Amino acid sequence: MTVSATRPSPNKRAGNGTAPRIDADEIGLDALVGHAGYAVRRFQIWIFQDFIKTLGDVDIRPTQYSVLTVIGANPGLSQMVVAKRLGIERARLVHLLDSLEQRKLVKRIKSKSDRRSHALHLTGQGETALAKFQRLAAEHERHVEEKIGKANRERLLQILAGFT
Amino acid sequence: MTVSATRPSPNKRAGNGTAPRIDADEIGLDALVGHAGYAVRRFQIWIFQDFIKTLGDVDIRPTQYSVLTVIGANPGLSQMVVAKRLGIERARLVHLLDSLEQRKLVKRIKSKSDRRSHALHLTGQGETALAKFQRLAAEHERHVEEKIGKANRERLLQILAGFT
DNA sequence: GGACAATTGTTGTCGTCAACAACAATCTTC
DNA sequence: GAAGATTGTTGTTGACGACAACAATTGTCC
Repeated sequence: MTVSATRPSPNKRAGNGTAPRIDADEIGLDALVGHAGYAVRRFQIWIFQDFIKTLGDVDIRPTQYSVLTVIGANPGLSQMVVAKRLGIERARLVHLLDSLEQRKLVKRIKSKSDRRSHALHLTGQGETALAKFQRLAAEHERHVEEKIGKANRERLLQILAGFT
Repeated sequence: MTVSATRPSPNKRAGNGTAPRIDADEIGLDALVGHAGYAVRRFQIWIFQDFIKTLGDVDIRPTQYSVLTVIGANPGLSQMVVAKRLGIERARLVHLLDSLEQRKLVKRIKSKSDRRSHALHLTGQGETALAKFQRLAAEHERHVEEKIGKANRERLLQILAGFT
């Protein structure tokens, strides 16, 4: 990942339709560097891929993990509240919960105070499973530390704390 | 977006299926805080939405912008090289270029040195358009500054420089 | 108390995007 | 020249965000 090499002049033989050998590493991205969105997108892709790989054996994706974590920490929430808190659409949460309920990790209990809504709980199986997921997630977090450095990870969390 | 309030105790009347009033702001996310991936995902969603809104009048999305920028800075590249450099699949880049070519922003020129590949160039129209897009993108970048602070944005770019 | 609006979960569609697989045309290598 | 690799293309799959519509239920207003 060497990025600090001196860039050759940005325009190399343009206009005739052909271009000399280029190694895809040495392409001028000058105009893209300095855009926060681009850096964040690439980092987000990397971090999700590592999460998915690290939790690959248990087949849990980041969104599923966030749903389980919120339900585990706050049993009895309605789907509406969970969706709002996580920034997920409630239509999308329906499918997520269908999947998690089929896997016996979550159960929907009809609320008696509001018969429209469901109170969400982890099953016993769900709680032990979540504990394992969290251990794996911690391992993933260590990968992040190795990638960008411990201090930088801390700083990152600090900068983005307002978005959680 | 007040996040700094003291959290109430995480478990509020769990187990009977119902839960007291909850405002979706005050849900314990304790277990999710500290996960870099979650913060980055939320931030990335915010930043893309602002980009899309800011460049809404010209109808340019982040990926399209990155493709135009790379082609503009390095005319004559093949699709393979552009895809690799931006982390896009070449299958996906085909559709992106189809769209950009229909809008007369990009042209595919058959390479004579390798008749399989296309040399990518901006049209004249594409160059003037890109200049406008970059002005709007700079405006978007100012929105990011207002959101997280100028110094934090700088630090963020520094931390994530390895991913560009 | 009853009409009307709002909310909750659900179903469905649409468009974006990453990940694969397969294919024809073309290049490279031996 | 034959075998294998590469390039662009087409297609499929699945996760995901955005929207719209709907039935059941709750809340509100008169």
